[in-house]
Amino acid sequence: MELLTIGDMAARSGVAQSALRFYEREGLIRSTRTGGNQRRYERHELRRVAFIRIAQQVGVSLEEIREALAELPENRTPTKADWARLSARWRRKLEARIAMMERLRDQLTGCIGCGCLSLQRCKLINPEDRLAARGRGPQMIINP
Amino acid sequence: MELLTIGDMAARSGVAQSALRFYEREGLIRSTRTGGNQRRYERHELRRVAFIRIAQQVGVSLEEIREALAELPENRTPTKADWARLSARWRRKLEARIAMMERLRDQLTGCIGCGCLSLQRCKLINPEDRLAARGRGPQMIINP
DNA sequence: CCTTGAGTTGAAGTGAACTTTAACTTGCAG
DNA sequence: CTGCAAGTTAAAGTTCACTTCAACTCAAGG
Repeated sequence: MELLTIGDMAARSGVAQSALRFYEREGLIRSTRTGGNQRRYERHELRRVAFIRIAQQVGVSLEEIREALAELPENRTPTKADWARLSARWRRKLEARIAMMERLRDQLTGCIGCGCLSLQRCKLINPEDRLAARGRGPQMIINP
Repeated sequence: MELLTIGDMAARSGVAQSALRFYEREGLIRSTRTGGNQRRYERHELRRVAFIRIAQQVGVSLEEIREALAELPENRTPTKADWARLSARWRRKLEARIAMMERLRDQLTGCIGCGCLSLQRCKLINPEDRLAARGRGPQMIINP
C-alpha cells in the first residue's frame, strides 16, 4: 500500500474524513488525486495530521498551525530534522503555556487560603484597585 | 457606591458589557434592576466574573462553570468558605491539565530527539500499529 | 456486469462564546 | 429642564473548527 485513501488516513490518525477534507481546504495537508478524482495521501501526511492535533492540544489555532507547517519544504518530503525543528518550537510554546498554568495554580492556591477571589488584597484578581487603574481584568494573571 | 452599573462591572472586570449580559442570560451571574430597568450588580458579582474568567483559562466550558457556580448559595452572599471550596475544586482541574501538558511536553521532547513524530516506534503518536488497533489517534497521549 | 461500500462536491448546519445593530429609554450634570 | 452619555432589548452576525446533507461517482470483489 503505497498511498493512503482518506479512509486509511482517518482510521490511522483518528481524525474524521470530513476534518481531513477541511484541513486540506485550509491548506494544512495535501493530497494527490487518482484518475477518478479520489484523494490519495502520502504516508508523511500522517505526520502533518499528528502535528496538527498535538498543536491543537497546546492551544494553538489552525491558522497558526498552518503558518508553522508552511515552513516545511514544499518540494521534498520533510526530513526528521525538519520535524525536529518544528517540534522544538512547539515544545517552547507548550512550556510557556505550562508556566502560565502553574502561575495560575500557585495564585489560585493562595486565594484558596484567603477565600477571597477578587477581594481587595487578592493577588489573583484585584478589580478594585490595580486592574481598574490598568483598565483590564483577570487577564493580567494570564499574561502578566 | 453601593451597587455597580454594567459599565462599572465591565471596567472593573475587564469583561465587555455584551459579555456580562450574555453571562446573565446564561445564568452565570445575576443582577437586580432599577425602576428604569437598568442592571445593578452587587459587589460580589465581580467575584463570579473573576471565577468565570479563571475557569475559562483552565479550559472549562461555560456550561461547566455554570454548574459549578450553581453550587454557591442562592439565598445568601457567598462566604469566603464557599469560594474557597469552589477554588479548591478548580485547582484540582488545573493541576490535572498541567499534568496532561507536562506529559505531552515530555513525550514531544522524546520525539524531537528521534525526529519522528508519528513514525513507527514513536511514543507520542503511533498511528500505524497501536492506534490503528485502538481505532483512535493522537488523543491517546492526551487522555491515556 | 453488478452491487455495494468508499469517495466526491458545494452548501448549509452546529455549537460555543460572544459581538453588533437598530431602535429605543434612563440617569444625571449643568 | 435639557442634552447626552449610558443603558435596554431582540435578533442577527461572527469566528472557529468542524459535521451533515444531498446528490452524485468510483473501485473492486463475486
